[in-house]
Amino acid sequence: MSSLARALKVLDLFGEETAVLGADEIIARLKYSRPTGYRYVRTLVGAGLLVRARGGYALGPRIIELDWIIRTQDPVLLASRQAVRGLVTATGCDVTQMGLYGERIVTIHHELGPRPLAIGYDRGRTMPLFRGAPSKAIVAFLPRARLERLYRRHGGRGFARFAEEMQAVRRAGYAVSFGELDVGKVGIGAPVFHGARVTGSVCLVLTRAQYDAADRGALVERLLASAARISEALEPVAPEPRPRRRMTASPRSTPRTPA
Amino acid sequence: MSSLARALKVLDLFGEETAVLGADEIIARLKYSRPTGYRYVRTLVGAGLLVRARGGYALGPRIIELDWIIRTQDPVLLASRQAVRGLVTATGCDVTQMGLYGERIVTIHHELGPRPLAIGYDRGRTMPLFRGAPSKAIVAFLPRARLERLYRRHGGRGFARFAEEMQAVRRAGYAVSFGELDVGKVGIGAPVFHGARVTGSVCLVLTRAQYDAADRGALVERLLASAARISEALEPVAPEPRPRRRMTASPRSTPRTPA
DNA sequence: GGTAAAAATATCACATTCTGAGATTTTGGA
DNA sequence: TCCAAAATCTCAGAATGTGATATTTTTACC
Repeated sequence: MSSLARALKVLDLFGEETAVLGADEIIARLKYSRPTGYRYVRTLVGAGLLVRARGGYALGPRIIELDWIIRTQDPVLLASRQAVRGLVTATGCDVTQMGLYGERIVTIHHELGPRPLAIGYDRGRTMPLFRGAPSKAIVAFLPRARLERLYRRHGGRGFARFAEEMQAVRRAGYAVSFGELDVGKVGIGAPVFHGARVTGSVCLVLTRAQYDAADRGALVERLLASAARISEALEPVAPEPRPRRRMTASPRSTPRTPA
Repeated sequence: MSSLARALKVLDLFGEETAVLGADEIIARLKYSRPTGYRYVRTLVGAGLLVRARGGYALGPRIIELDWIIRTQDPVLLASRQAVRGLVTATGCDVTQMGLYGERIVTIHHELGPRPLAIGYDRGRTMPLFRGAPSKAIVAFLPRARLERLYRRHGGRGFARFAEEMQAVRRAGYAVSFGELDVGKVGIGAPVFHGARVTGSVCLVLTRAQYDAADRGALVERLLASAARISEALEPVAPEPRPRRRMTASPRSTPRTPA
């Protein structure tokens, strides 16, 4: 394992319950020598990925900045703002958006409805890959081979059965789940495409009672329309003919405030 | 420069206008050899800090997750939610919160008022250190020595004059700025303390017209009360007595997986 | 303001691990 | 199916990372 990978493991020590870690604890957990541990930490602090905090080190401001960069440029978020707001108004439900990143499905936005549900769908939440409408609405539309690979790596047994369920979702064009993520809640998820491939999903979240009382057909229709609208807004992709010759990058480097 | 630092420079290439970078461009900009560039990128992708995207690489999902970790545990955000909401209701202004991280001041939250101002105060925005009420409300309360060091490193000339201004802010207990960040806007910032040290600020943002029409005394009073309330909620810090003896690390030497 | 403990860095010999030019394989779009 | 671009492999040389201990800097408390 490269020293870079070892150093980046430090970031993995931070978690839902672990905002601050002492240097000694980092060193102990990763079994690094004292100078090495401090060297890694120092470099990460230098890059802003960590900060010194009371009692040790915490995740740093660069992460907040980088998330801002992603957020402000994410084509899905940019293309979907209006559609999502409209969806909330039309349905009265909470709307969530998930993105597929490599082999992870992460919540990228949660637009609160008029009666927000007390559910932790914040941006940054990682979703189970094969459970819940948001994820199913994504993975169902992956190419067969890729789905199988993904499932075997993360899901485990019984792929045939799961593949059937996903085929049903694909035929329907959307996924519904009852209490798979939160008891008493219903999720309806629709895929978002970028060009020909799924890149995420848009989902309605509502209580079981709301679901039973609602005009479900209209709900689904609305959702699918919004998802389609988002996908269309994303369409303008790579219309540029591939350049024959590689362009030489301009030589000046990114200016940055000196440390 | 360590290889770790070199690899992390890749992250600095992404910016406000640069969501996706081709491998060749990364290599060209950083002047790395092809295998080295790809090695770095591969490792960063492995850590989730980058993802493969159409046309190259983009910032990865791990960043979104890490920001979530910061967001959900940030003691300031946790302690201030109520106070900030109250402040918005009471004043009708937008409220922003900034945090001091090492030598950076970063926006950590923007609570929209009833008539949201069209201003980019999103979480993740880095603020100039010595301009605008939010930053002044922070740096004015730094220990003298630290302020001077910070100023000379990032601010430049005329420290004496600046120090005087900051002293005035310190005496007043809050900072006001007129159009220093956005023309036509007024900012009023109050410091937030964690224990004895400044860790951030809470700020009201309003238009010049609103400011002129407002009961400014009441506005400031409200703001200071909220800032104090947040600081108090943060108080419970390190009540644990320091252990007398350092714990001995387990003596077995570092086992390491052979390559 | 001064003091002691803890946190963080410096030192330096050694060898692990990183580097880079070119060839090679894999990917993905028509 | 094919082709071009993207990404990885190989391997010798050497730069760079490593770790035990000593030293400096910071922090917190009086």
